[in-house]
Amino acid sequence: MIETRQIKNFLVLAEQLHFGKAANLVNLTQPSLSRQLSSLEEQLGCTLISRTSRSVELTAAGKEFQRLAHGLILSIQDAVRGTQAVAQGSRGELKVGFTSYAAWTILPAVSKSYLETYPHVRLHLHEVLPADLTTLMKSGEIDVGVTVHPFDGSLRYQQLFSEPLCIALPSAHPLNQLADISVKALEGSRFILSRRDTFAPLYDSIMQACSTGGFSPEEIIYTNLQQSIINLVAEGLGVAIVPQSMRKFNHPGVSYRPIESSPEIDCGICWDPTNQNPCLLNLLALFPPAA
Amino acid sequence: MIETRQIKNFLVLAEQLHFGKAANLVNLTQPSLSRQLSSLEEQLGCTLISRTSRSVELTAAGKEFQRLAHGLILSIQDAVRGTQAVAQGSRGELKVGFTSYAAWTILPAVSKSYLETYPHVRLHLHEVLPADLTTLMKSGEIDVGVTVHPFDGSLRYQQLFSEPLCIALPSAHPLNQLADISVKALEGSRFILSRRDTFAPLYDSIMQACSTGGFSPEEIIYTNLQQSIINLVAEGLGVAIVPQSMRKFNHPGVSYRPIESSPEIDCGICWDPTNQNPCLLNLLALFPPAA
DNA sequence: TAAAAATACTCCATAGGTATTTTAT
DNA sequence: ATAAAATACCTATGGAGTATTTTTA
Repeated sequence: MIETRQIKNFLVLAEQLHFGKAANLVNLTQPSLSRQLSSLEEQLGCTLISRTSRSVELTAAGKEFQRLAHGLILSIQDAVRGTQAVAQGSRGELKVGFTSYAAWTILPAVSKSYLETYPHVRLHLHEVLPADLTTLMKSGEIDVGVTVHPFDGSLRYQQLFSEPLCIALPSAHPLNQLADISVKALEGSRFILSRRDTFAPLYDSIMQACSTGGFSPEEIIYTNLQQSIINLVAEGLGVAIVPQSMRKFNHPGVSYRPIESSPEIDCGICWDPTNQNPCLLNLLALFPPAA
Repeated sequence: MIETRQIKNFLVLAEQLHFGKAANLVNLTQPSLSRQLSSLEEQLGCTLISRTSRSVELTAAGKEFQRLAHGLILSIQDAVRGTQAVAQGSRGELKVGFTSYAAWTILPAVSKSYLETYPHVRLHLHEVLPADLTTLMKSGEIDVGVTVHPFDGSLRYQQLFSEPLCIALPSAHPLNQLADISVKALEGSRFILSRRDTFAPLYDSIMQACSTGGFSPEEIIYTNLQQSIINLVAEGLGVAIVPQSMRKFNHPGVSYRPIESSPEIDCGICWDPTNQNPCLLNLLALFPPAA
């Protein structure tokens, strides 16, 4: 087998065209370098350098091998640097699973801040259902979830953001005449809700807010996208309780009102602590626990 | 320095994901392979394989290095094969200097026959003056001359072809009435000739033919291209003695007549015997001395 | 004759082997 | 308890050094 040491020393020799000088440069003695070249030539089955005691010059094959060997050494150096870059997470791939709530809230900021520090990492962003997150993470299809708390003991979760809920009313709704509205005022109104199985933490918080107000919604329309909820409210089909960040949609047919001591809904990142993907570790280092 | 042995063994290990099995495949023992990998990882400064007594798996850096290392091994094999191909002359470059006389005669056949056997060699064909041939060959700008005898003691020459001269007459010339013409009949005619310094062997042969006929040309028009000589003969400006191969131009205004026991003009290849270009050696082997 | 590569031999560093320990399931 | 990797220690091969010979201009 041809060893890189032989290749490197050949390149110096091909440059110097003098065994003694080349041997000095690579910290060998002339006889050692002489034998090393012979061994290389024997392995290749051809002469690379035609030499007498008075002249040392490359053969045609020697010139070709010099050209190719130079490329080889560069490739090896590139491979070393490439591998180190992946080990440090400055290159590589990070598969991100996010829920739609994350997409409205922290996903843009998290992605932007990560890519500012690690611009050469390829991010794969997959929108997933909260219910699928654990499975996808265990099977290695995603490295990190940007989502509400996954409630899975084998995953870790780091909260990055939380916000209160607020009331979403049609602009034309009679309650809009009042300066202050409590949740209790919504009793008996038709509620627009997403089903518990699409977004349990939000559903539970809404129910909690209602029960604090002393009632539970009776007339309900279910729809599974938050954007649809806002549209249905705008059409006057009912009222809703939504995360405050929904206000950014700024729909002209909808008014938002704060909820006193509202339950909070939170969002963050979750990951499998046994996943050693350096890109994941770097992401986690960017968002360290408050502790 | 990372050695190819380490790279190859890593690839087997990355494939097997089992130190014992991989060690067997590469004729090592498990502890040796274990240490060899540690050494590789130390040189790279990162872990390639995360391992416990129960599981062996590639890290992200390990997968990247596997990908890159695979390419490296292929590149090394390519370099070996490429170098061997150049050494055997099946790839490479052959710089050919040819004179115009060779271009009308043997150059096409020589090139074709060489390229049939060595299709991957890059031929560089340069038209040169016979006078420049020796200099260009000594300076390495051409490897082989396709030409008349160079008369240079440090070069070798292998004749491949020879032909007699013939008389070229304007079709309208009075001598054309006769069935047989001897060179002597041309005495007193105006001769179209190229100067001795452009093509000495031809010039000398023509003079020899005339002196055999018992005269030497008096009225002379000099022009240095054989094609021009034919054109001038066709216009009736004079007669010429040309190599028989000029008949292939088949100019309607020119008749050709044989010359009895004409001197021959020859053509072949010449080369510097110290030039070891494998492509040259292969060419010479295709045209061995008649001996 | 002199400069430089090749050869002969000697030696030692390090790659590799053997025996054993550690580790994780 | 067992399978497999790591470690400790020993061995030996082959790469490297020193001294010398050969070669060629």
